[in-house]
Amino acid sequence: MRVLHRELMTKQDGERVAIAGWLHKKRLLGGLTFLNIRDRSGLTQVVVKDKAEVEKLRGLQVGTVLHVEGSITKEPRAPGGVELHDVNLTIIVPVTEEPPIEIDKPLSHQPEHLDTLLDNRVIGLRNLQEAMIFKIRSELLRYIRDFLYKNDFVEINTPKLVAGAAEGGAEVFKLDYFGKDATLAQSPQLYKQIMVGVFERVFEIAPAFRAELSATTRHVSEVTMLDIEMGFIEDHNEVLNLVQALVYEVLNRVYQEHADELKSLKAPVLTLKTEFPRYSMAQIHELFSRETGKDTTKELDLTPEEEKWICEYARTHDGCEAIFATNLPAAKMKFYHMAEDDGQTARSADLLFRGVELSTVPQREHRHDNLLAQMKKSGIDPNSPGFSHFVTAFRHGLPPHGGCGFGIDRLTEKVIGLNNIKEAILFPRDINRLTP
RNA sequence: GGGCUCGUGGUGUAGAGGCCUAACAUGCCUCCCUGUCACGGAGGAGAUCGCCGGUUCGAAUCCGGUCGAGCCCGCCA
Repeated sequence: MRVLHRELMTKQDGERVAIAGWLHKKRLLGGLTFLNIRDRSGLTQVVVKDKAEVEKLRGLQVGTVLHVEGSITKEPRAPGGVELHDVNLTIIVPVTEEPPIEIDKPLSHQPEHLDTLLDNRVIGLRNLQEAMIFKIRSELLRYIRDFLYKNDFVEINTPKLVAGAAEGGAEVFKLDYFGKDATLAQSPQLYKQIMVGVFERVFEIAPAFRAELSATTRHVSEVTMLDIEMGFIEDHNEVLNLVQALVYEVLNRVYQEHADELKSLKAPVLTLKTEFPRYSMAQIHELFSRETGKDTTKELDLTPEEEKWICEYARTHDGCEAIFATNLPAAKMKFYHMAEDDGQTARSADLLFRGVELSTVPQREHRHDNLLAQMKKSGIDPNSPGFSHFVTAFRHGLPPHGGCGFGIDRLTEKVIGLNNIKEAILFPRDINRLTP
């Protein structure tokens, strides 16, 4: 019976156990050899004194898959306080090829080394620090699901092969679909709104595909999005409050339950309040101009510099590094968003965290005739294959609703304090990278 | 798509016209080492300096092109 690393402390001193895992590190000190064996729960230190056993590993590299039988030895000098002695090694998969990248010490995350990091991803992810990033990402997803289930949301899966673009704006990937034109979904937007007519509250965690020719630290062509949509809202505020509660809970949990890991990854200290400061877009432009002396008020949207600045401003002035930028200009709004009654701004807010936009949180236009008018204005044919089913749902009754789309990659990146979205993605896809 | 910067053993760097037959660290191989945990010590293998062309008596080094990468901007989430 295979015992996991994490279970070793519960065993009796001297008990014979068997572990299995990968050779992670080998230190030969002459008459004494230390092995680190990696399994899914951590590294186990194995002490080998028998020369014949050490010989079994001659020529074998890190990554060799091993079965190790040995005696539990409580030992304060061992990492974790326990190690295996008097061992019998069995090689399950011998590895003779030298690893392309070293995995027993932290890998460089310097921007100029990103290519090496990603080219050698297959092996580099075995580095404990790298794996930790993705363990935390997994936990973030778990906390998100916990929160949403608790709040009566249903998880859905919508098609990623679609007939038309879901949103204006972002470029889509076009492909041949049995002789017809199709695109890869850039958002589950239309489907999740349709599903409000079924479950009221729905969410999806899935890839979205963007064909933007963007080369920045914030963009990739395949992103993992958390999409949320909720019906029967009293007002836009209700959506903002839900997103706020979600973010607050998820961030607090990860900082509580993974304090040690976040510390070892050098994540910044979390500065958060239950109520996120809300600044209108106009206020941010004004504050930014006044405090920095730079004039960006003619910009409709926030510049990346302003996004960074306002988050830092809110962190020091309001004690909260997540903020809502509210009253987005109507000129920038999508056809399915709801305009404020004055027509100048949209009922929409950007959630900013640590200098980047994590999410846009709008109320939707649920009134059929208004929606058609806005589609027309955006040059969208409501009878086209990509949109006719969407409009059908409205004809048959959709309540006032709102929601958001959330970049999980950016969230992971920012929680850990990484510098590039690609560091938070196992196998990122960008304008130049399709492998590994 | 625009601008700026960078390409040297597997990995990370040094070298900035001749001292380069390319140095250092790490990894790998051989040997020594009984408490390592970035183990230590001795020795060894491994790079036609991204690629093509040019300048020069001489190019890793200067110039042009090309390919690749990074960052910023735009676009976007």
